[in-house]
Amino acid sequence: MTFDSESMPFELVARRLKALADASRLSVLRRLCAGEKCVTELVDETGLGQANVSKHLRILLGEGFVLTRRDRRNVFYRLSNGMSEEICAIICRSIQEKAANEKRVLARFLNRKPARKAGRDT
Amino acid sequence: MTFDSESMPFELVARRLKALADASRLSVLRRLCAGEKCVTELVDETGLGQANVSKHLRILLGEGFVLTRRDRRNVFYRLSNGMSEEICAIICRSIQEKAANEKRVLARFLNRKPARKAGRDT
DNA sequence: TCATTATATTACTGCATGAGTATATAGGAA
DNA sequence: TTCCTATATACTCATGCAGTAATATAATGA
Repeated sequence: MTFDSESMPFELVARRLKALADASRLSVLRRLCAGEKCVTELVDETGLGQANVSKHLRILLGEGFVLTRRDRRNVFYRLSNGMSEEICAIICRSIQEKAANEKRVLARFLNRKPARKAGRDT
Repeated sequence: MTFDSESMPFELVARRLKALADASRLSVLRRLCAGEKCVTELVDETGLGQANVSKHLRILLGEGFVLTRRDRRNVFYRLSNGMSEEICAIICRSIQEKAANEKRVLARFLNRKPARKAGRDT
């Protein structure tokens, strides 16, 4: 961590990204795309442990990805805005592009004529 | 990691986000916004150790955020597309919105008349 | 009050990962 | 070759964090 004064912003951004960069939390967020849900519902739907879900939700809450509302015994969580969906969409698109590209490269490799001398693969 | 068959996509997305979710790597990416740079330049500009920068670059390369080109003794890295900038922009915007919102709340709190009975703050 | 349900927190464990140092590899010049 | 520069990798250490189990807190009803 050898940064100067401007380090703080990067740390802030990184912290927010870290909150998103976890498969369990992405799974939780994905369920919340369908609408608000209480903790128990999320536990059931994701198959994660209750304590686990609770902690993940606290992280998502702390970084502003979700909002809460208590209704009697239940605490309902919902997406606070489209931020997480937006970011995931960008990532997914890039993953698909990469896959498509690799597929093209592979196809070109498989369809080419046998090398006349030796080919430069290894 | 108690996921079913659909876990893989989340893991993929999380891995890509993790690659971005580090202050040092964000710092590197930020420098690359100005154009391609070789490792030594990035070491000088970021103040990070050489091995450190090299490792971070490999991670960014592996997740498709940067591309490389060798020119004689130097290996130049450049952004592969606008993905990282796009995502950082979203995050930064949300951080600014949050800050602005907190500022508004604080201002409203400081400017209000003294409570008549008690107020509901704690 | 006590019991029950829902959620949060704590303590613990194991694994992943970032930083630093040293070393290895690659590319080029003498 | 030998030397030098540029980059990558291996190794070690320490910290962080995800998962789980147990416990604590909160809200409600009997």
